[in-house]
Amino acid sequence: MAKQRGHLRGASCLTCQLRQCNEWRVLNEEETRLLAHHRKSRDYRAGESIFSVGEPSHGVYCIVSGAVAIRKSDAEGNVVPIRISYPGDILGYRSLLLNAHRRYHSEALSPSRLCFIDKPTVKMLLDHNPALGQQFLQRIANDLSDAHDHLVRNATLSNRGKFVHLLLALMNRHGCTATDGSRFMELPLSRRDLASMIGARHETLSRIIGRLEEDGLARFSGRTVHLTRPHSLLQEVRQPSPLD
Amino acid sequence: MAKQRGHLRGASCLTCQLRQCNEWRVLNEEETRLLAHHRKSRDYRAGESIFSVGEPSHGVYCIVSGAVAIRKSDAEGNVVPIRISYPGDILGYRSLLLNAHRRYHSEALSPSRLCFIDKPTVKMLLDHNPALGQQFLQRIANDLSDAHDHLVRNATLSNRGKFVHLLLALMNRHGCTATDGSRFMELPLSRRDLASMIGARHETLSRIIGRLEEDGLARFSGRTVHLTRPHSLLQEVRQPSPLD
DNA sequence: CGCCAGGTTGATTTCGCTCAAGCAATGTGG
DNA sequence: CCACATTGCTTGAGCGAAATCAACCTGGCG
Repeated sequence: MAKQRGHLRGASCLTCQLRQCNEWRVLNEEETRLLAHHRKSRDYRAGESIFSVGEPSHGVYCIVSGAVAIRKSDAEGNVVPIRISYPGDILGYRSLLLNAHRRYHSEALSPSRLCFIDKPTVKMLLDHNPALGQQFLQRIANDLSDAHDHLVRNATLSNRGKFVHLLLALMNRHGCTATDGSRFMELPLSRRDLASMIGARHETLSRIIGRLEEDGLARFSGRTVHLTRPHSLLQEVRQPSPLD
Repeated sequence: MAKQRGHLRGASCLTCQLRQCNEWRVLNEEETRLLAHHRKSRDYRAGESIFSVGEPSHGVYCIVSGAVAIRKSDAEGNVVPIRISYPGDILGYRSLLLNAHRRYHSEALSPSRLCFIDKPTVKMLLDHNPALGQQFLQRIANDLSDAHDHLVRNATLSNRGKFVHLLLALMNRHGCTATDGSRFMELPLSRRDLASMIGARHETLSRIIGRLEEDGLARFSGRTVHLTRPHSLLQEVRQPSPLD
C-alpha cells in the first residue's frame, strides 16, 4: 500500500506533490514534462549505497520516499554523517554543477525510492530556465549556513548539548507530539552514527543517554525516543538567534 | 610606498593583478571597465568593522590589500572566526545573491584596502555574463566543502591536532621558509581568537603552545611563530586525502 | 601612576576517551 | 535444534585532556 502510494507519487513529476517544495518548483509544465520523461525511478533497500566518494557525477537524485544519509570520511577511515535527506530533497547537485567527483557517501537509511535525472537533462533544464540555477544556488548557500552554524555549535556546546540539539533537530523531522505535549520518534540512525555526528565515542553517547533518562528528560528504548519535557531540553541549548 | 602601491593596484580593475585569480576573471574588457567605473575603494584601520550581522546587503567587497576576518556569533555572544580572507577574495556575495541580510561579522585584521561594488552593478554583471554566476557558485561550493572538512576534523582531532592544523593552514598564507627548511610567520589573530577557532579556551591554547615548544616543534614570541620542524607537524595531522 | 587588555601559570574538578567485559538480538552452519 | 560467531549496545574502571577558577605578569595608555 505504502509502496503503491510511492509508486504513484513517482509516476510522473507533474503529479509529484514533493516537487512543489523543492528546487524543481520553478519549472513550467513543459519543462516538468521533460523532467518526468527522463527521470528513472528506483527502489533502494535499507543500507544500500546510492553513490560513493570518488565516483564521477552522472546526474542528481530526487528522494521520493524514505530517508538518505550523506556521509563524509577522512583519511583514517572515520566516517561522519553530515546530514540526513528526506523526500523532496535533491542529492548530488554539487558534483554535477561543478563537474566534480563525488565527495560524499550516500546511503539509504530505510527502504527508499529515488528518481535519477541524468546530467544532460539537468544541464538542459539549467540552460532553459535560469531560475533553476538560482534555486540550486540558494540551496547550497543554505547548506553553507547550516554547516557554519554546526561549526559554531561544536565549538561552543558540550557533548550533551550537541546531542540534545541533534535530538531536537531530528524530532522536527521525525517526531510526533503526544496529547500531553511530550514528543516521540523513531531514530533514523544507529547510536554509533549519532555519536559520530556529535564527534563523540559511542560509549560516551550511551552515558549521555543514561544521564538524560536519570534527569527524567527522555526515555530511550531501542530506536524509539520519548522526550518527556522537550521544553526543558530546548532551553538547555539556546539556539543561535534567527536574526543573525 | 606600500600605500601607493595599494592605491595604484586599486586604481582600475583593468590593471588589478588580483582580478586575474578571483571571480571577476571571467569578465571581458568592457565588463571590467564597468566594474572599474562603479567600484569605490576605501581604506580600513586594523580592527575596523566592514559589515555586521543583520545589516542588509548593499553590495560586495573585494580585498585589495590586508586581511579580513569573517566571524559568526551565537546567542550567548560567543564569537567564532569562520575564515580569514586575503587580497583577491570577494566578501559578502552570499547575502547579495540571496537578497538576504548579513549573517556574519567582517573586520579588518590589519590596515586594509577594499573595493566596494554596489548591488545594481553586480546584478548587471551577473545578467550580462552567466559565467560570473558560475564562478560564484563554484566559490560557494568550495566554501561548503571546506566547512564540511572542518566539521570532520573537529569531530576527529584533539585540540592539539586542530591547532597544529590551523597553524599549518595559516602558514600556507602567511609563512616564509627559512634557509634551513623551518618556517615562520606573523599570526594574524589574537590567541583568544585562535583558541575559539579550534573550540578551546584560551588557557588551553596557551598550554598547547607550551607543549609544542617543549617538544621543540615551534617557538612563539608575541605574534611571531617559528615552526622548526614543519614536517613533523604535518604528519601529526594526516590531512583528508584529496581524492575524497 | 593606576588601569586594562592580553596572555601565562597553577590548582582543582569535570568530562570524555580507552580498554575491557558483558549482554541481548540476530544470523549461520552443522 | 543447538553451538557459535557477529553486531549493536551498555557498563565499569582508570586515566588523560580540557574546563574552570584564580592569581599574576606584561606592555600600552590615559
